[in-house]
Amino acid sequence: MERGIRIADLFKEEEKWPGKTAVVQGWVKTRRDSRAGVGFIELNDGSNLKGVQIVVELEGRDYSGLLGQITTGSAILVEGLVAASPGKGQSIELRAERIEIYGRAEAETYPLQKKRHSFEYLRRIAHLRPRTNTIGAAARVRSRLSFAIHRFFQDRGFHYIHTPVITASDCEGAGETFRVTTLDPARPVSGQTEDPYKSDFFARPAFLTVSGQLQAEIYALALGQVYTFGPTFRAENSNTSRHLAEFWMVEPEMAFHDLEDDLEVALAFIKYLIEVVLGECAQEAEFFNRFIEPGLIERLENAVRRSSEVVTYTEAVDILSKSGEKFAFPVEWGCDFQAEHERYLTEKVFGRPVAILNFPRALKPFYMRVNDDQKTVAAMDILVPGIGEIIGGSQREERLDVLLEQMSMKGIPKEDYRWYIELREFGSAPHSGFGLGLERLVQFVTGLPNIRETIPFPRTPGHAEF
RNA sequence: UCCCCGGUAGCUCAAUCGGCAGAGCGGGUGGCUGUUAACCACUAGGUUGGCGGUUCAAGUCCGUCCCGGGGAGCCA
Repeated sequence: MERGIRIADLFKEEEKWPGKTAVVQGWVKTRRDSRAGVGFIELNDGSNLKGVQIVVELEGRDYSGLLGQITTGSAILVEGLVAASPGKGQSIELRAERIEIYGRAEAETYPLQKKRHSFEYLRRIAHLRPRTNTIGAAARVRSRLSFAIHRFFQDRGFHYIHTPVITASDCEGAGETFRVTTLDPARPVSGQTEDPYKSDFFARPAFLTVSGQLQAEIYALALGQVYTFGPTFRAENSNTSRHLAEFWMVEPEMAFHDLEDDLEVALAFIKYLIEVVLGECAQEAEFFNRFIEPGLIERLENAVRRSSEVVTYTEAVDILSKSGEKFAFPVEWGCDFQAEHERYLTEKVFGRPVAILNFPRALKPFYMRVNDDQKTVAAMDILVPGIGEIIGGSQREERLDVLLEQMSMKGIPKEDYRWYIELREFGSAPHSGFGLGLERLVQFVTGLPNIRETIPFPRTPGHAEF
């Protein structure tokens, strides 16, 4: 079919265009017209935050019937002459010579008006909300970041590993799991045996993955440096602006890397992604800076310009207990940090991303490497202002005897992790990795207050529509 | 799951002490030679989330359920 030019491409070399003819296709954002003279249509095709202004001269041609049908939300094609615009707000505009309507949107019932809507309202019309400036911009940033994540790792020789979505291990210490089954709870199997899973698809309990890390370790100990990037599922009944039941996680895993190397990669990774947003999504960043979070760009530039703060858990406890700040949960060595502690550190004390290393052994999962002091493990959390933890990682325990001891201490059934243990029996090597939640990253770089605006179709407790 | 706040026109919100349910935007109609959230005039639009209770009288008070938001926990 007839294909026009992307509006983003029109603006890319806008000085070249005046005098030439162009065809654009998109959705009408607003229409302003004066019946006696000229009509203006702002057309957006999703390629660009800013739409192109279409000028419809009514004199000499009869567009009056057509113009009335071009309501907000309509899908149209416009062919016209690109011209320098005499008005403010745009350098070039398109003077319509031909207009075709693909699909109308009834003005009385179209849910999106040319005004600001609340995010809560837009969530209820998730099939239309990507047409708004904010959600559209968030989607473009998310797309850019996803691609940049691949680029970062591929440029450094990492291999992309597709770890399974369905797993059989339930106790990785990473939250509640969704169960996967073909059994119908409404129709129990007759003559139920002692093993209720015998007639289930996998003949054993199965779940949606809460992390690809353990499987990524397998490939790291064969291909060296690998990463997974895919959907992850957590069944916690969490109702906050930072949680989703289905989200995307990036998990690099690197052989022959200790915690220090791990941290170096993680900090370079964050810096790279922020630079991508500032450089490749400048228009979106400016939009978010103006309408969502004033000061966003400065915050991001600050996070790139200054080196990140790195402290140990023990030092962080010291800073917090000497702060004189009244916390709802008092701080002492051995306690896990609460949201209030994390916020205080990254927002008040440092005012930028901060990495915390070497947490108490009792607080962290069995696979983290035990430090020489026997009290802590080689873990790292990277906190950012406004969000809290954005990256969690560690050096993994590569010593067979220590791993077995950790599993016993944490009550992890060894028979379920035979393969994980064997990695330590056959050519074990120091390795480390981390995980980053894509949606929290998008939140961090856009300033969007709720994580539900960072993913096209958010899944939260009680919500799986669309 | 717990704590707090909210649910009023299509959307965003107001309504004093319990006393006639309103505005802006959006829609419709008319006007205006270049608008930028266009502007001006007119106009339509309501079971005040559901159910029950108190009262002469309930958007407002009480009970309960549903829905939404913020925070906490859990987590990335």
